[in-house]
Amino acid sequence: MNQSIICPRFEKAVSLLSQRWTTLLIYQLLSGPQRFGTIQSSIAISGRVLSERLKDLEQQGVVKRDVIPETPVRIEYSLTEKGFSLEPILKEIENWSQTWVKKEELDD
Amino acid sequence: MNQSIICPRFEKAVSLLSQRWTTLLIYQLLSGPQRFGTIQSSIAISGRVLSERLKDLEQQGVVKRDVIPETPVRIEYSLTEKGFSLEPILKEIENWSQTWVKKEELDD
DNA sequence: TATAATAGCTTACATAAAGTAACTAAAGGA
DNA sequence: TCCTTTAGTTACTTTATGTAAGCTATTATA
Repeated sequence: MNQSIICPRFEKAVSLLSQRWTTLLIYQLLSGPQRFGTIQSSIAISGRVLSERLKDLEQQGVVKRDVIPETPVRIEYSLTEKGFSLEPILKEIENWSQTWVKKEELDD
Repeated sequence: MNQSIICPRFEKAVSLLSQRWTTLLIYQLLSGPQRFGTIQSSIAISGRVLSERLKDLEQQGVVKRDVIPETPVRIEYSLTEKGFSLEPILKEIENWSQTWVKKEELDD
């Protein structure tokens, strides 16, 4: 059978971006550092999964976690260079959506 | 709380692309029309989900299903114009992966 | 004619991922 | 001391996906 092997780097990138919420989460952080609660209220993700994703993305070097010793303590999540470098992909998706997603499909 | 509403078209596009297997499936079809079995053996998707995805993508106008009355009958899946228009997004992902995905992360 | 083979699914059941809601820990303030 | 807020975590439920067997149609083979 036609076993044209798919590039493993590409596959890895796809598996990153096709985890539920990951793309929206990164999109959200493109507008600047944000706290756990802010992210949670801007996309419909549950706390359980947000916490999981942030840890995961931190480990992959896409997101950075900063503890700011204010009072009360503040935790800020932001994109690393690797994280910001995803912007062109998101822009392409945005672009595509403007042309191809019709009003009628927006009832989810 | 910071409720900067995310564009619904963008959200829709993201939800399409972050369904498991969808991006790889489209990538695979970029190289031309293919049969059920061929797709199944080129990506690691199960028959159950492949069938589900194809129906879904067909309904969203991304994929076209053609019955070719040969002997035995042959069923070919291909991208529509809407499907092909996703190519720039996939190219960006491919690009990104070449720069940012390191050898060490490839052990999945 | 009966049996088998192949493609393209579908079905029933098992496992993994995500959602929900209640709870905890730490720190400050009333 | 008790209450509030933020940033989670935990236990449990629901949904998505994987696995493997089965089904239907068509042609090939014995």
